[in-house]
Amino acid sequence: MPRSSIDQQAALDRVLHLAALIDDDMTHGLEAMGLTKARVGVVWLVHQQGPRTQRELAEALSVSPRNVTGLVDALVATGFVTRAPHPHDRRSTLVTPTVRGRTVGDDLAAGRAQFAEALFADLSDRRFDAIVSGLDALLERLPVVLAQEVSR
Amino acid sequence: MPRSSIDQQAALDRVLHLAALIDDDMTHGLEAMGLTKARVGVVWLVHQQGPRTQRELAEALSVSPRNVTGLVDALVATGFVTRAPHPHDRRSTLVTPTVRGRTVGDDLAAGRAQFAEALFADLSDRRFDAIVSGLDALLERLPVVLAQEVSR
DNA sequence: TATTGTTATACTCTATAACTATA
DNA sequence: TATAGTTATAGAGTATAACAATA
Repeated sequence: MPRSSIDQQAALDRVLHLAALIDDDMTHGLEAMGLTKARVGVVWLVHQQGPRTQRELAEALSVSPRNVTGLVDALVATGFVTRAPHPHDRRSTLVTPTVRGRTVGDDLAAGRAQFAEALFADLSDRRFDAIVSGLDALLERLPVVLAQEVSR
Repeated sequence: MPRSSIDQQAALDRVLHLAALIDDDMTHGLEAMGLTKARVGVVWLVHQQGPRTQRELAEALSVSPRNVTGLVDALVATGFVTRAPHPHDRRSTLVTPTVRGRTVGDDLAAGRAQFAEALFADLSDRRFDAIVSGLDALLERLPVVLAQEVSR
């Protein structure tokens, strides 16, 4: 007997539910650190890739340059990053993590690792592999699915 | 050889990436209908469960009553719902879908079904079952993981 | 006295357009 | 002339606190 449409919708709900739970947890965890999701995107980028211009950050975050100005303003005010002059272009500023920003970046990386560990550690290798290849299958199919949506 | 921490982090990234892609698509789709994610939550609830008081909506959406006032204001202005008097309690208003609201609710339900179909249809039953039971395993474990986070 | 929804106020994220300084 | 970032303005979502009407 083929699986029903209902089963597939329930599976989609599971994906969305899982994502919502993780998202909520992430939001609350960041709040405890005095950060928001939007701001932490900036901190994470300059932590992982080193100092970046606001233009580069806007590009990487798919957000307007004006928005980056606001996010960086807030992060400077709360001590997570600083604006440093660009060595070769006086129009640009290099957003650079402070000690506090670097600490947060390290904590985020560690938290991410711990979270993944806690989430997956108890699963058998067989099941883990099944999940990963399942997710890969979904991610491969998704662009096609979304393109169909657009053309609808 | 046991799987590495890196593998597990990559798996977590896949979950988050999948969720982000679906979320983006949903946001753009709603925008095309003149709705936002926050507002559609209201429309979806009154479509699925029938007219509800704002208090009930605030509760169901985990959002402040004040916020519901704003969302309903916007939905009334754009013609998706109306405020009707509550038959037994003159303090309350029943948020009720208009014809347009009901149409959107039907479309959302249909879109959700189509999306699930497109996403999962090509997968073998065996792989589909593996994904579902994998997701179940993650969802079962997640509250425990999150509780650990809180106590950290 | 308790509850429902609103007004008042404020903060965050987001965008576009116009402007300044620099390239 | 083009680019980097800011000021100006606006809209959406969110919250708390004070208040009115009703229960």
